[in-house]
Amino acid sequence: MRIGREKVRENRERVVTAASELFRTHGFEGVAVPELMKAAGLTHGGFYNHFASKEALAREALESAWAAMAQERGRARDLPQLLRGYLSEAARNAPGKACPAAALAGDVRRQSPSVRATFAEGLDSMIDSIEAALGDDGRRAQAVGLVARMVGAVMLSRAVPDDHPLATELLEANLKAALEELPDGPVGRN
Amino acid sequence: MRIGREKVRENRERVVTAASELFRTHGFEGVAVPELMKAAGLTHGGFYNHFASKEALAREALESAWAAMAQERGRARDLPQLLRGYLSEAARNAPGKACPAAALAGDVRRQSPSVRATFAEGLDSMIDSIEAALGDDGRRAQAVGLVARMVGAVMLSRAVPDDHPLATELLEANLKAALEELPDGPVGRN
DNA sequence: TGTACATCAGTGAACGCGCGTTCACTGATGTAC
DNA sequence: TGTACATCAGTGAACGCGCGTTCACTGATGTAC
Repeated sequence: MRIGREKVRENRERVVTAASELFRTHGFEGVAVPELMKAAGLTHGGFYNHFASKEALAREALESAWAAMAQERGRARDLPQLLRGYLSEAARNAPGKACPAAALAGDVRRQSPSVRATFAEGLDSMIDSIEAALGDDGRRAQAVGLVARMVGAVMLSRAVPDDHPLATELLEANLKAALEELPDGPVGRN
Repeated sequence: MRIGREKVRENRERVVTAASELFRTHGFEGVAVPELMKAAGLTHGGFYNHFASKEALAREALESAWAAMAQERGRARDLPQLLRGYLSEAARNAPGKACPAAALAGDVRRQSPSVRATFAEGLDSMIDSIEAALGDDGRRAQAVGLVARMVGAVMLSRAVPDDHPLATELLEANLKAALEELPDGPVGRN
């Protein structure tokens, strides 16, 4: 049956939001279209009324995840707080709600050029905002290094068995090292 | 038809070797059993004469990849040379021949406990050998940090489109930063 | 404002396809004597 | 050493299954008058 315009918009948005979290949790290939639609309270047949393909949704879901991540960066008081959140056990254990880079970097490599481009755009923004938080100039390389460290630490921590000593060690050692390499004084309103 | 004992051993090994490279290139779910067998010059029906399941092969292939990686670490003259190889464009563009951590960290999170344990074992060895190369003691945390940086940089560089500025920037900035944080003087015969 | 009809989001069965795995079969190798 | 037979690695057809996608259908909403 036909449905109101506002309801249509809301349904679409629910699919994108659900996909954003499910893709981060299970990977792009790890979630089927019917599952995605069910998570949004719909049946799978209507999927193609909203999206040209599963890949098109992947792109939108990734954009949505990056937007949510950017908002969260905005909420952080300063860089140390951001780092403590990023490299926390909580974030490690909730990939669906955390950074798309740490959740999907491995998958994105095998996705279409447009998905990879979307990924790169979000990553670039993340680097830019960390660079800005570090100080006025010459900090680009440091921001790039910080991001690699953060993503590597979280991805490896998640790969290892949950109760393996490395799971915690990776987060703690890298949080400490990251905090130590920050410039002195209060850094990074964001 | 029945085949000689030596030939059987050799066939099995060829499957593991092919799998080791193919899994790193396309991910565990990105390579089908028939493809794996074909790469070893066999047909898919005989697969279960050698392995209990695809997952069992995944475990063995991962072990094999880590062993190859450990051998390569042994060949490196010192830590700077190891880092230059690890963070090179060549390694970035040949995941099938490079570090299993950077190739599979994203996939391993969703694999069985035994695959994750195998991953952790290899990662632990990698950290140990880098720690040893750094100096005699108190360097464990630094080794953990270095590995996170290396894996993060390569994974992100691969995720981004091949011609994106970040692809090279991630490798270069992190190589520079890694080299700078090494202790002075010749480091790390390995 | 009220009526008549076209639109189209949502439903669920169905499609072709490739997956991991199983199976009956083949015939050279390994083994018992 | 030679013969008879059991073993078993390899083959390719076939299995059930879940995937992404398509389709005919439904009926409330949107639109034309």
